[in-house]
Amino acid sequence: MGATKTDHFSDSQNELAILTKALGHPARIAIIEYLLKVESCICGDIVNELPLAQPTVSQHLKELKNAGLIKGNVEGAAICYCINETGFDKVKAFFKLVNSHLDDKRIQCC
Amino acid sequence: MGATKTDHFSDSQNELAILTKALGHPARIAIIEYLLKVESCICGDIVNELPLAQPTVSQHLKELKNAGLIKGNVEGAAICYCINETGFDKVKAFFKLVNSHLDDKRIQCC
DNA sequence: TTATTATATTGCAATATTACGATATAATTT
DNA sequence: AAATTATATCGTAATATTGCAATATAATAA
Repeated sequence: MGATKTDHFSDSQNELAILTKALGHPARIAIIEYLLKVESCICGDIVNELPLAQPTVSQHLKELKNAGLIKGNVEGAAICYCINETGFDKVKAFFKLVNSHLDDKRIQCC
Repeated sequence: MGATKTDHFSDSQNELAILTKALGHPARIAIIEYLLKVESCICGDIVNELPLAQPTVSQHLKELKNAGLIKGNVEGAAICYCINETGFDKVKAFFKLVNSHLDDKRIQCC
């Protein structure tokens, strides 16, 4: 095997896993942090910012876009990227759930 | 290639990526959700809950534990698992940063 | 001591990810 | 139109992940 058994989990579990998986790489964390700082930029700016080749950055941007964490807008020959709040809202909703379970009770088995 | 170039990113970026990567699988999301619900349980309970074989569940638990998202406590022949708040606090800190960047300004390039 | 119970580890096949050179596409400039 | 600029896609090698059967380990019970 090697393929995730997505059909055995709920839609919301699969959707959340797609979002967190997209965040599960330091290059993509760096891209998100950079986009938060500069608000919006073109792919070339990120290539200059990261220690990765242009095709690699392009691939990471594609994954973040597919997951729904960023948006890309054609602007002449370039493409302008920015944060997609919709995706982040979904992840934040999960951590709201985590908080509501942990805030009041101090759960410790060890 | 195929190996992530972790040495080219900051410690905090790598650490956060380890945490989000661990959350990037529906089975591990399901385990976290279950642990939040029952507060603590043994591995066998999760095996009964998920559509995965015991070694597979054990492996997912190991990854969550290595990332710092859960704790395991030996309790006789069994091991009692529960949420590790420290790990979640680190992820929550990142989303606090995201919020602080997005809350006031409505960033949209498209 | 010999089961039994609970979990971890090993080994391996199938699949996915990461990274990048080479190349394609598409808009702009000269 | 030809060159330039900006990004995406293709192809591929190296590596990582997923899943599980078989087996090992470790504590408890009979």
